[in-house]
Amino acid sequence: MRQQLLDYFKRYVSFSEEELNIFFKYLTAETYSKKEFLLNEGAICNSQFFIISGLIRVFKIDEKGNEKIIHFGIENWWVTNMESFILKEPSKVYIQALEDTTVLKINKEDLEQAYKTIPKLERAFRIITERMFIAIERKNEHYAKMGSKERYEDFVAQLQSFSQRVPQYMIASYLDITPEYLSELRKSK
Amino acid sequence: MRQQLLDYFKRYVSFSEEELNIFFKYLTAETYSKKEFLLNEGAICNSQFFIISGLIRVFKIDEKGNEKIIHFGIENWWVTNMESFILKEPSKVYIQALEDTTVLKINKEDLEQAYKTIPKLERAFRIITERMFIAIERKNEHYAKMGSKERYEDFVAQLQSFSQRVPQYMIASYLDITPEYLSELRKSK
DNA sequence: GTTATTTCTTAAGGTATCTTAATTTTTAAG
DNA sequence: CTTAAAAATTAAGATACCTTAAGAAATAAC
Repeated sequence: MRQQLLDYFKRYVSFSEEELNIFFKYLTAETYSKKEFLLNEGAICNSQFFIISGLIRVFKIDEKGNEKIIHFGIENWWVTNMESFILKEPSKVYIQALEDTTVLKINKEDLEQAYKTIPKLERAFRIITERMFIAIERKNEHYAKMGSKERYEDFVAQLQSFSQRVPQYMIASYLDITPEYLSELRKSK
Repeated sequence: MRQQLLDYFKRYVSFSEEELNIFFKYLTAETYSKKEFLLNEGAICNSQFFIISGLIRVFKIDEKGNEKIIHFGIENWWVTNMESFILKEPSKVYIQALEDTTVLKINKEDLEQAYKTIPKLERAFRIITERMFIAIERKNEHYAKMGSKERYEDFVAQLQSFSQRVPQYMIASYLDITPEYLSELRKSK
């Protein structure tokens, strides 16, 4: 677990053993079982989660009472609700485990403290946030694509292995179409 | 101009006069006249731009040849194509001035260098990137809203002054509806 | 292994939004 | 001031996607 995080950070910055040790003290390992919530709507998101294993989704419930999946998270992704985390506003979204999931959790105050103790961490999270930004922009690009059929095909092509870990109706929600219509699309292929 | 950037950074970090001076040496002021391009599709985006005054749009051209506006940028916003800038890939988008626009520009190598010389800058850009992330997520939320009518009303409500600086058909593009249909929506109100 | 729960499919009818194309209005140019 | 170019509107017909509702298939629970 420690090794996994270390490997992850190595992509972006080189921490000393010492620095890693300090950082690790701020982290808590947590396990969520399938369907359990990491964050509820209305709560203030006080943590960032690094997914060690498992699968989560970030979703909201719209005015009509339908679930709308905003994104998925898998191993080696940081997940949070940035808006709530940074601005300390009540979250409009839920974060939920879709499989039994293990995360490393750091809360806001500890992260702020860690930034001071380990300046290099600023760099790491600057880069991580940039990558998150790119990921979200790429999703939006998909989104702008004509026709939900194309959108679905792209999704499966790019996230093949992963598309088998989540039910179709969640993919539909993520792609912003109804499960019924997604079923139609799949048939017509 | 210098003062403007200083005021902007003050929101997030406190730079010394000295640090500001150094950072300023890396920046170039540039002026683009209306319709001029800051970045073309296919080019690698090698800079980040801080908008001093004016108005820009980031857009792409889809398979059908239609413009699709991804976002607008105004005074005191950083603009770049993150995907191209970070990953050094050819840009899929255009960045264009919609009014005569003045920017402060920093290129990638200089920014990397500046991070080394002024560590606090890492912190500043970590925070800036977080804010950009939040902005993009908020847009997506809009997006998830039922009905384009609601979407349009929200847009006007939130960006009132600004919505008068851009033509309707660009707002339509931003909201992902046709100008004809937007016209319909406006009438029915 | 039988029952319950969750997920996926099918089909009919409805609606939001698009397409095309022509017309008007507004803004820019000479 | 006049003409050209850009932007906004209108309207009719087309279609992508939704809604509802019911039944089939798959997965989980007992």
